[in-house]
Amino acid sequence: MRRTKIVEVLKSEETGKEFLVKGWVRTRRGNKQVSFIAMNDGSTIHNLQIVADVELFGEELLRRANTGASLAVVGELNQSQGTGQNVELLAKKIEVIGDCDVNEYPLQPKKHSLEFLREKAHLRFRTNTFSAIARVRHAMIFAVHSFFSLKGFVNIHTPIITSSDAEGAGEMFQVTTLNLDNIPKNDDGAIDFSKDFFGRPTNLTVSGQLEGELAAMGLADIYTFGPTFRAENSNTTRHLAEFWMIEPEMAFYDLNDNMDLAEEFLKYLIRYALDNCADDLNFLSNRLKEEEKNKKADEKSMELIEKLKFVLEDDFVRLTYTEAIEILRNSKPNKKGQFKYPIEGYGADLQSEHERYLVERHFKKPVILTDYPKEIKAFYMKLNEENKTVRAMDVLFPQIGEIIGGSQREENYDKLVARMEEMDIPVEEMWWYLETRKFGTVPHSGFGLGFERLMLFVTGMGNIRDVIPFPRTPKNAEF
RNA sequence: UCCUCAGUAGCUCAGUUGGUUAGAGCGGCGGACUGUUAAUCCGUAGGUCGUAGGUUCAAGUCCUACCUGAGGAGCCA
Repeated sequence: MRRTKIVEVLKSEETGKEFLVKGWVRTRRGNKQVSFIAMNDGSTIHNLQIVADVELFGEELLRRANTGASLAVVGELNQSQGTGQNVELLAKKIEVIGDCDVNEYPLQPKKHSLEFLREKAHLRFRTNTFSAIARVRHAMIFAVHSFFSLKGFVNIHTPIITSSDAEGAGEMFQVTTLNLDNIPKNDDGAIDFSKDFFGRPTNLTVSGQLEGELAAMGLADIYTFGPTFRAENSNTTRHLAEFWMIEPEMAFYDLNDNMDLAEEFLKYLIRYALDNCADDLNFLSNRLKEEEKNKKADEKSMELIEKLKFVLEDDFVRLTYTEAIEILRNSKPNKKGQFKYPIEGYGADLQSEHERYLVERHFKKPVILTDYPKEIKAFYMKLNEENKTVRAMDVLFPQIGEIIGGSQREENYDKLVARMEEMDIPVEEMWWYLETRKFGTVPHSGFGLGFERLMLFVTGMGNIRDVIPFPRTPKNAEF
């Protein structure tokens, strides 16, 4: 007999028919006559209720069907007599595939804290919350590829090991095969990297953008979707040392085209989640309500599904950094001295509190900020005519802040070299990047979307460590 | 890295001003109950109070250092 997934069994209307299901026990209830086993196989948030006649199977076997154990059950699909479900499986055969010692198994049929489950990351796929997140994450991965594929973009695998340290996107993890107990040295005492695997210092990538630009200068529209590594000592709910980033890069796009694409992309992903993950989003919405039930009304977040729909309704607000500074300078919290970092004038980078004010209180919708001062942005961003600002854009979302960072790139060879020299970027090492500006250069743009930040928004989770299966953060690389 | 808070039973927590034998709920185990839904009811076992020092007649409680976790900030996606 072929196994049927629980999601299919629950949808089936063929009562009286026999099914074989396999999965893990969530809870068991009952009395001397009958046992009710709530079974889950990861195919859906919902459990299948197995009804087992105690006389038929014996107390000893049913005792083994406890929380955490894996079972194979053959049974007849019935209309449920109980009220919690439409159908249930009246068991004819029960096989315990793997026993589970409840005295050692850490997951109990009760609420666990997210912190506790983080320490049990190897088992947390068996919980409602994490299986829901995993399914939504899969749907979002699929939707990313679907969106770009529909638009004729080519997916590019950019290198994970890089020798360029010029990306300027943060601290890097060094990659080496040198024996750290006996590091080869030159005569002058410096490390002899010619003895290392690649014959030069190498690191894990902090961004695929530079290589993505090379691909776009031939394929026109490309995107990357790969792991990204930052060795920053960041301890926040929004940062990981290893995360997944989506970086489209488009030839012939200016900053406006870039913003249009970013907005369309985000809306497509959110629409996809609403259309395809209703059960899991409902569960996550209820989880969030439960978590926040003791918060004051004005501290509660918007209901999850309502929030997702809300983002789809309006155009994102677009304004320049200079305009944002004006709004902030004249804002109530600034005048009342409520900002920890008061806005005094043009030039400073915006702090989290400022971004949150703009998004959550002033506009109450996603905001795209553009044209930042060149001093606070990367070397590759295109200079505006006035020579003070660059064609950068940051997409700011409520709750999570910067979800996308992007720009139109500097395509003019001389201007780019000048900017690199100003910012102490090693021009010689970047010869390959610069050659794209020498040979048939074109205006082009791109952006980076932090996949886990998208996941935070879509799932309503508060900590980025809960939307990736195995989070890597400072002092934590277990599993 | 900085600031703040926390670490007590398998889990979530309480533990008053330092004072007798450290408590509860859930979970586990035993029992009761013809269909449960976080089942219910009765009973029961379970603790080196994060680690190491220190103060004190006396420390879960006070002090110091360290470890771990969380929240905020910075860096950013």
